[in-house]
Amino acid sequence: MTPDPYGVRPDSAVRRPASIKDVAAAAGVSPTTVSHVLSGNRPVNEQTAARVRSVVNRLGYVPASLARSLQAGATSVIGLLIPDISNTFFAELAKGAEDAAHDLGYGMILCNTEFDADREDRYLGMIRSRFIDGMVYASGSPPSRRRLEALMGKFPIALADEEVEGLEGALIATADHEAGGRLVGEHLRQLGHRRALMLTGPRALKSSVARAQGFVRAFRGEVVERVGDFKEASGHRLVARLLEEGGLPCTAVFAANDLMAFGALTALTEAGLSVPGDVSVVGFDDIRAASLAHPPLTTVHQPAYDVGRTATAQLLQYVSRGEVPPASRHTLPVELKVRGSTAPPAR
Amino acid sequence: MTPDPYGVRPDSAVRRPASIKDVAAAAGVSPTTVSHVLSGNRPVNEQTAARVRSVVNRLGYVPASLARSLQAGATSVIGLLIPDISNTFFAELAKGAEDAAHDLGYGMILCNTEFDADREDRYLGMIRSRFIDGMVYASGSPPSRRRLEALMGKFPIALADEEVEGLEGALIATADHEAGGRLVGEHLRQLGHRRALMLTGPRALKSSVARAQGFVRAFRGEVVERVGDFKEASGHRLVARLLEEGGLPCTAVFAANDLMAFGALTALTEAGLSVPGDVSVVGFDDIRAASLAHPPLTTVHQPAYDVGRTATAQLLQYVSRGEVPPASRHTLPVELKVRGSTAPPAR
DNA sequence: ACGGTTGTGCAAAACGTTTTGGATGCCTAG
DNA sequence: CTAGGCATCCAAAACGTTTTGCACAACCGT
Repeated sequence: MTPDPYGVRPDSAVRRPASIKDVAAAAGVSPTTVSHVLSGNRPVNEQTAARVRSVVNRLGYVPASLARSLQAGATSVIGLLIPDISNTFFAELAKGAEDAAHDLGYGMILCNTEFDADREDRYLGMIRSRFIDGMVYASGSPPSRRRLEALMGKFPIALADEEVEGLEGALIATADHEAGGRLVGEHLRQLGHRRALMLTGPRALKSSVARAQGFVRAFRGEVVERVGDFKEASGHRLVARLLEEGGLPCTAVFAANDLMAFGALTALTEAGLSVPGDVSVVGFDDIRAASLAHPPLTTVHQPAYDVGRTATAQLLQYVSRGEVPPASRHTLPVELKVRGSTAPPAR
Repeated sequence: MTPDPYGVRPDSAVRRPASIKDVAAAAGVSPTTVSHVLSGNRPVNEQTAARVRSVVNRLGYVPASLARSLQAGATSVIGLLIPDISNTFFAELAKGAEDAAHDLGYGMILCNTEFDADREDRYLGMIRSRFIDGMVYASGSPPSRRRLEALMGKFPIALADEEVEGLEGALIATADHEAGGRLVGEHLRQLGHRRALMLTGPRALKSSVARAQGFVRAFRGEVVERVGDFKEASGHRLVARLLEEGGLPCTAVFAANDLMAFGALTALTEAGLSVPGDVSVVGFDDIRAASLAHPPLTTVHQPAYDVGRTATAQLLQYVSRGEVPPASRHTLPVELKVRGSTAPPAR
């Protein structure tokens, strides 16, 4: 139907990249043959193949991955949905995810939502329009169950550091928050502490609750709880208020994340108390600043990298096979980093 | 040629997503009409349009963006090439880039290279295979000029925080490193310091050299230079060695980045010197830990977010127009953050 | 001379869109 | 009665690949 189907078009004004047809025409073969030479999918006569390869080099031909993906029905690209890449936890997680994707030849689109639901929706649209083969979901907040349920099952999605109860058929990778709390509890108990202040995160976050539960169980002492919001200011405020109200009811403070721990530390120092001389302080996360602070902070190292890597590996395992994923959950180990902010209590 | 061109296929075992043909068939129109209804590209009779829309909803039809991109000749996706997303500087930069891309309806593929040349090459391949419409390049090391030259001019590339001399037609966004050094010089001079130790980064990095030059020019005092490698250990080592060799020849230390400043700070403290009582310390970058450290570090805030955002905006401005970009360079302002690690010199 | 195998390469369909040039029918103005 | 305009829709080409069935020739052993 088309005239001169594989012929070279007359020079056009705008230089368009060489296509497989151009290569075929210049080498005097059909596009089929070129494809086979490049993919090795079927044997081709060595002389012909050499001729094709030489033309490929001369024209600088690179196959259009779009067309390839269209034909293949998959793009070899996945998405990573997180709230804030400038948060070191998610940056580490992203690094792990990217590594896993790269290992299997996948690209990864960064979907930074800023906790914005519209933005999240727009990114989830990429999976419905099949521009990405799957999504690693780490929204950082109690995820909207409805939104997820509409997608999971129909599309490949893996949850990283998210808890969605009662969701069947889910791929989940998460840190062992409960064990983290337990480690801190044991550490403080062994040092001789018997009364502690626990600064928790929001009650709605399962990870935060798990940290507190683990701690209380292992510490087996008197624990006063105060609810914070994971920000430095809240740690400062909660501790400062207790100090005003007549002194700390404890010899140790366990904050559910490092930022609140820093806030607590500042408040203590301002009140003339020394850390760890008068009070021990423990955080959670092991962010970069933890080891740089003075004193360096005893804290629980979260395997953010491994969480990202594991969730992505799980996702890709099924994406690449095109199967429907059975439910599976990976709980990754945490590690207590004992540094300078903890010591036996003063008598 | 094809029998029953728009007919619905008999039920197949595997449920494939609805295509525009399925919608057309179910609505009793041609795919052309469906396309026009959805895009508004040409007027369609309102009754027909309503019918089509209802079918679209019923079937849950979402256009395949791959096919759309193939036809359009562009994917609305760009790449961001950086060495290490877990470095807060690049994380901030990535955030700015992602914001800019999202604003213009573009997706962004995260290309984390880990300083690995092969990995970088593989990612650059995405642009040659036209899977991405452009690339924001922030390799974090003196970039291989050859590799870049082969691509720039042929493909849309913008440089973020990179210097490539003599490269024509380049889009560049970078922080004003020279001004940053100058600000530190003026600050220390005003405090009364006359003798300073400067810990520089690698000589091969233009940004590092610019910081030192700006400092030396503005300080107008005696400056001892030592070359480090931007890592904490090197700051510690260089200062510790000077202390052993008979004391510091200065009242202030300017490190070309915050990590080295922390190293210096630790070395000073270990030697029994107080900061800023005996020696003032200044860093560069304003990483998260800078404000959390004790004492909080005086440093130069780098507009990492703006660098990423500006480079990406520049790139997209031209990508979306399909024009060849003329050279343009944006030098973004830095800001001196005066904190607790600087004070007038002791007499 | 014949059926079978092997090596080689091509045609055509398929992936799912958008775009463009008509075709059709109807209405209106001359 | 006709030329033109308008509203509505469709057919077919195009984007650039991969895949599959087939054609053709050459060679083999019988």
